[in-house]
Parts: sequence; structure tokens; C-alpha cells
Amino acid sequence: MPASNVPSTPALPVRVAAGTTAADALREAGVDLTGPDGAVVVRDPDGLLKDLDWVPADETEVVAVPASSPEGLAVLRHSAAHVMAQAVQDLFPGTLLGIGPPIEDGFYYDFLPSRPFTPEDISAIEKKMTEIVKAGQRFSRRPIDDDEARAELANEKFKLELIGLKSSATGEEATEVGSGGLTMYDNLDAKSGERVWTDLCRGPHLPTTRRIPAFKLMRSAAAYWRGSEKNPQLQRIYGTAWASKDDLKAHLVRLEEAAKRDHRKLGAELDLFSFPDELGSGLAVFHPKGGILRKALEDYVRQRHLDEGFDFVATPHITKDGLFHTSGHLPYYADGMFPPMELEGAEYRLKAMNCPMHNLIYRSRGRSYRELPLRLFELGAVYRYELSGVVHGLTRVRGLTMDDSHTYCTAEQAADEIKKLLHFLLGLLRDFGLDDFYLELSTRDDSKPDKFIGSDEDWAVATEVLREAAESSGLELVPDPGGAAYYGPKISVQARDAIGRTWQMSTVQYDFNQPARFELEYQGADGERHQPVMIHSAKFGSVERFIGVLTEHYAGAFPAWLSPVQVIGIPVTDEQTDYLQDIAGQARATGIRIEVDASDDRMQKKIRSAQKQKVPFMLIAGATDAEAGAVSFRYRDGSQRNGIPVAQALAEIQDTVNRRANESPTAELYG
RNA sequence: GCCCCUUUAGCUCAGUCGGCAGAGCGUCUCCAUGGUAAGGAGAAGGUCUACGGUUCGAUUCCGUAAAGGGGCUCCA
Repeated sequence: MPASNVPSTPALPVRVAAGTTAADALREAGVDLTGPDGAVVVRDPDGLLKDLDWVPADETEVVAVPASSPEGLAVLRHSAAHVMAQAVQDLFPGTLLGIGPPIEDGFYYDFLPSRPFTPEDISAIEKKMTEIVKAGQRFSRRPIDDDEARAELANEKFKLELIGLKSSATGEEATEVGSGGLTMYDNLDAKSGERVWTDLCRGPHLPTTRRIPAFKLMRSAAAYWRGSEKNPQLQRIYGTAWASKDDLKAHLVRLEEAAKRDHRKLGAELDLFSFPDELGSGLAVFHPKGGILRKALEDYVRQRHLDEGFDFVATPHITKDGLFHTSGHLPYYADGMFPPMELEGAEYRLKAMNCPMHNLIYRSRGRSYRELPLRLFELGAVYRYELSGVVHGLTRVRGLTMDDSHTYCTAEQAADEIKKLLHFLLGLLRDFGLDDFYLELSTRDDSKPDKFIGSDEDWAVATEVLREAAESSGLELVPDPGGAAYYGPKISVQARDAIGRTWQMSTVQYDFNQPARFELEYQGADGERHQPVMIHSAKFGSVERFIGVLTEHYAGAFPAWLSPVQVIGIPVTDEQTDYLQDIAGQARATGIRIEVDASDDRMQKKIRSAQKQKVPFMLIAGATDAEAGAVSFRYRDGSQRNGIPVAQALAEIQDTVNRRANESPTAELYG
């Protein structure tokens, strides 16, 4: 078969004769070994990835892994990490190596340099990497025994530590040191074959550095050695690498697009909210435009909870701290709470969660089984002392409003209640335009019993109830061992936004501990006292965070029902201002949020301004329209319709404004 | 909290090798009345984040703090 007819990287097995390299066999079979889709490694019959210069002991069949495949890219990125490490050690002799794995979209390598890297250093490293790539050094695998490796890496203390870990290597370390024997990867000069650089590594790697067609160093940052803050901090350099220059370019464009959606930027541009220095880190104020958006959102959420059978409660922001001892929060989460205030001999604290107060409402009188399930809901402000380094826009704040509900029910009712809750909150998220979900089931880490309270049996029951409810949703379910709250397991809903990023949204937690600690009871049909279970749930997590996520999801172009300004009237000349004011009055009377731009800008400028503010509807009126009792539409997407009778235009707007995101007939997402 | 970086007009950013600072956008005023993304002219607006130190003199150099950014750790 002529090579030109063979797919560049057939998924077909290729036979490798004993004593010859995989690359030889692929070449003979006509497999591309150079292009962006060309093979970079092979998969052996056991499913393991092998270098192209791998020589099997016996005849075997391998499958080529193209550079553009997920595994191929991981290999490419891992090799890029090696090239970076070589460049760093070349430019900064004495710099020690940490680990350098591939990650999503790229790679990083941790270093212990004599001083932190500057932006100029990063540029210099990038330049050096380009030289190494051009030089076409060969990656060469070399098995080695422990003692030899220790001798060779005598100066690399972190690598020595990895050798000690290899038998129990998991996670990141496993990419560096396999569970089998140790191997070194040598970079050999293309011409002389001389060894120019070496790293302890499991591999596999590209055949040569030339096969890294496109990379870019992104940033440097600090990272603790092996992820523990007790360990020394290393300098990490992040890079991105792709199978072609076009792929790299596309990736950079995606990053730019994501940056344009940044809710912190849009929040200022659209005048939604700000973070005044005077208030302190992580404390937001909502401006009128953000305020009306927030009101629209909250009103809707309240109504939906009402429809779903929730009762509304309200609780204070501050309490004597004994409450959090009763709930069990304090010993576990004191660090996450604002410090206590001394007042009349008692210690008070800002609340960091609403559940203990809801428990007091439950306990305020005797409860009958006939009242259950009792569903309490509150948009409750809570304050959490997030570490200064983690505060981030609206998504990680110190003062937030939880859309918090607590359902008290019998153990028998719990499964049903959780299913209903899941159904309810997924519907709610869909109403806000999020519809790509998966679930995470967070369970107890049995190896850390001190982080969790309650009996093994209760945990097992609770976990099973949640698992069953989650599975019945039909959504993908991802386990999250060890991620549970101290008082019980949880399901969290992860939503993918318009550009594919995932955000943790809702949580549903099953709690048998707090009812016991608060001695919550109900009288059953049997006349006996029983303990209810409680189900914690937040649908958005926090209102602030949800607004941040929605802002990024919609890139600021909110669906009409959430848009701060839904309609803007633009007169072609001043003559039509009164005409539009009159129409605006009619629209306002039906609850439409409409403004008329009466500034002395030209209409083109007004359109541009409205467009930048991402207003869904522009109502434009010139003399022709006014005479005909009509208006002309310009929509956010730039399309237009002229000469629509006023009554019809208002009806159309009204219709769209009343629709939730998932009911919208048109693509409102972008504009 | 830890490491690195940043902080100049409402916003985005120049700039001063230490001698009391500039642009564009926005705002205001005037002119212009223009049919679907920037009409023209003029004006106002800054104790250069704060507090210390060095210096004849600090927005600039040093220190500390605050706020912001990128990560790590954390995330009830």
C-alpha cells in the first residue's frame, strides 16, 4: 500500500520485530513520524506507552500514539517540561529540580533557584528552550538501579526524596518515578550523541526535542514542595505546549476570550459592583445596576422556593459563640471564622453558616411528624475569614449571602427529599442558563477519623442515601473521597459554563450529627420522640459567587430578564426624544427596565454605548418611525428590524423579558 | 497565611536615571440634528495607595502596612 494512502496515524497495530525499534516498524508501515499528528510514542499490548526507540524483546504489536491525541500531548508537554528544566539549569547553574509533570493545556516544573525568577528570566529561559528544541536533542531512556541513581543525583535533594518515595509513589510523583525500576532520561546532542542533560523520569518522551512545535512559558509562581505548606517553597514555571503553532495560537485566543469574560473586569465595566478598599478585602458592594440584577435573581429564587414548599425564615448576622460549639463548627472551623468580640462578658461571633440558627427555629417548640419534612429557607449573610491569598472577586469573598435551606425530615423521608431537592435545584440552575452538569459525591476519609464526627454506621447510611439519589439523577457521578463536611457526606453539582469551565454550584448535605447535638426531636405517630435528620442545601452556593459565575457564563450579556437595563431608547435626533420618553413610560408601567439616551451624542455613539453595556434591546426612533407610530429594533447581536408598531414592539419585549434563560427562543447568550 | 509581582485622574495606561506629572476613554459646557458601533471645540479632574526612613528636596530610593494580580495551601 502506498504511504500516501495510509492515514498519518493509524489506530491499527503495527508489528515490531524483535531487536528492531518501534520507530522502524512505524516508518516501514508508512506512519507519519514528524507532523502535528505524527506518532510520538507507541502503546504496547499491555496498554503501556513506550518511547519510539523502544526495542521489544520479542516480536510484538504496537499502536502509534499521535502528538495531537490527549496522551500524545501529555508526552509532548512532559518533554517540554524537561527542555525547560534543562534551559533553567543551563542559565542558572545550581538550581535544584522538583517535579515537572504535564498538566491540562501544558506543563510546569518546580525549581529551587538561588533567587526567584524575574519576567526577564522567563524570557531568557524561553529563548534557551527554543535553542534546545532547534538543536533536536534526542531523549534517551536509561534504566538505573537505586544506588546509581542516588550517586548520580547526589546534589538534587528533591529527586533523592522521590527515589525514597517511589515504592509508594502516587499522583504527581508517579509521573516522575514509576513503580517499577528507576529510569533516567538523557538528552543527547543530535550530532555527537553526547549527554547534555539528564533527569530522573519514568517517561515516555518524544524522540527528539524537535517534536515540540509550539510552546510558551506562561507565568512563574511559588508552590510548596509536594504540596505541603510545611515544606520549602519552590519556584514553579508554567508553560503551555501544543502539537502545532495553530493550536497554540487558538489556545492563547481562548485565554484572551476567557479574560474578557472575567467578572471582575465586567463588574467594573458594566457598573455592577466594586470592592472598596475602605471595606477590606473580600467585601463587595453592589451598585444600582448590579443591585437590580441581584434583586431579579433573588426574587425569582424566593418564588421558586415558595412554590417548592419552603418556609421562609430570617436570622441575625451575629451570635454568642456557644452556638457554634453546640453545632460542633468551632473546634473544626475556628480558623475560617472572624475572631470573637467581647460584649457584656460574652463572646460573640459573626455567623459563618446559618444551620445552627435554623436548628434553633426548629427547636423553638415541639414538632410533630405531621410537620415533616420541614423546609426552612433563608438568603442568609455569612462571614468567613478566607485567607488573604484566596480572596478572589465575587467567587471567594469574606462576606456572602448563602441561599441556604435546611430540610428536617425523618430518616425514611430523606432519600425522597434529596431526590426532590436535586431535581429542584437542577431546574433552578437551568433557569439561569446553566445546563451542563455533573455531580460529585464527597465522602469521609476513613484514614482521618479526627476530621469527621458520627458513627461509621450513620456515615454509611448517609453516603448510601446520597449515592442513590445522585445516581437516580442520571448525571455523571464523580467520587470525591475525603471531601465531606465533618458532619456528613455531600453531593455537589458542578456546572460547566459557556466556555467549558466547571464551577461548583449547589451542594446537598446529609446531616445526622447536628440534629443530635441540638437534640432535635419530633413526636412520631407511635407517640415516641425521634430524632430527625437534616439536609443542608445551597443552590447557588452564594448569591455573590453565582452573580460572578453568571457574569462570566454570559460574558456580561445577561438574558433580558436579568439585564440591569433591558431596553434603551435611542432617538435619531432630539426631535424624537419625547416620543421615546412616552413609549418608555408605557413600557415602565408593565415592569420593563427601560432608559432613553437623551445625551447630546450622535445616535451612532449611543448605539455603541448601549452595545458596550450589552443592553438586549435598542429601540431606535427617527422621524419616519415617529410619524408611523413605530420604532426600529436593534438587538444585542447587531441585527435589526425597522418600522415595528409600538404596541407590537412592547409586546415582543415583554414576552422576552418574562422568559427565563432555558425558555428563551433565541440565543441570548452572546452579543 | 506563604512566594513573586503590581498600585500614577472615574477607567486603561505613559512618565519622572530624585527637582511639585501626561495621553486616550469617561465626565461637564458649547457647537452640531446626525437612520444602526466613536461628529467637533473647550473645560474640570491627581497631597502619584498610606505611614515612616534616607535626602537640601521623594510620586521616584529603602522599610512597613493596606488593596489588587498570579500561584501554593485552604475552601463548612
